[in-house]
Amino acid sequence: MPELPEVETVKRGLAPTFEGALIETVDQNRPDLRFPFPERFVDRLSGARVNALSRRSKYLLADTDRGDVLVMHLGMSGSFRIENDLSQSAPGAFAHPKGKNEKHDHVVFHLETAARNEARVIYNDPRRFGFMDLIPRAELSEHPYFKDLGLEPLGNDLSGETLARLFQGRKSPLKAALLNQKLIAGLGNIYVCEALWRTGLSPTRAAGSLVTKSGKPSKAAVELAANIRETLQDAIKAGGSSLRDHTQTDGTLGYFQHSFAVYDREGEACRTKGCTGAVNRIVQSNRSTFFCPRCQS
DNA sequence: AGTGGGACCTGTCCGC
DNA sequence: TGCGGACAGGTCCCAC
Repeated sequence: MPELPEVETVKRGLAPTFEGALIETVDQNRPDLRFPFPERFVDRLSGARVNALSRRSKYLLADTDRGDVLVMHLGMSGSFRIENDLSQSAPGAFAHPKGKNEKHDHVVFHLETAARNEARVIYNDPRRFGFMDLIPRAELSEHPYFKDLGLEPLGNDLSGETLARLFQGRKSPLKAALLNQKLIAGLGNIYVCEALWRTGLSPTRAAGSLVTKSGKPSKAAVELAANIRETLQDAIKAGGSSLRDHTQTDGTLGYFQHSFAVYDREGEACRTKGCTGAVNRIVQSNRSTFFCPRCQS
């Protein structure tokens, strides 16, 4: 599922339940996801209180009063759902599509929320590309997960200037550079395709071609920076994208997939005003790229 | 140094 | 209806 807008949506969905909550106990239903769970995972969390929930790139971070930060990554197919007093009294409103998928409920957090309600937060991940880890707060920024991460595209750091600095002299395709988490952290396959289409830029051109000889950002670089932010913000507003069976924490669907201009629209008409092109699919770095060869150059 | 390709997993969909 | 292959939102690791 999850690129930055989906992880942000999950964070916002979980925060009211998680923040200030006491973790009474944890069910860890298997020894590993993508990686083994850390030593004494259940013991180190049981009895801890969650100070705050935050996001860095595509990672969710639950800061605890034990000095450990619970780091969670959703991989390709991870999702959370919440079961609480409210969902039991009004199952329709908060029901998550259940059934055959429940065998992939790998972790259950049993919580007493800040409002003193009992709640369960359940992590489900069919492909098990996600993972959880516990890292002492003081070691977080130097931890391998985080130390090489690039800038946050939603902060004030992303601009034509910063893109020019990151891309100068880079011969790799623009799409690969945007997916490189060491440069910009949090972009994934969907939103890179969408932001490039919005800017009329080909995914195959060299990243360095957005930089002038004097090292200044081109007009396209300035526009791309703005369009990346705008694409992500639009997606967050829409509650993220729900592809396949992914849902938000309350079981509702995101809506941004209806706004895709190119992603997963191979052969369909380009949505650029006045453009008569069709969306193409090519493979770059073993991953699908969708773009309109007529209006993206 | 920086990049492309394969690997990690399960589920789904499409063509035969 | 069954079966094989391709494909899926991410990222790590290893050859070039």
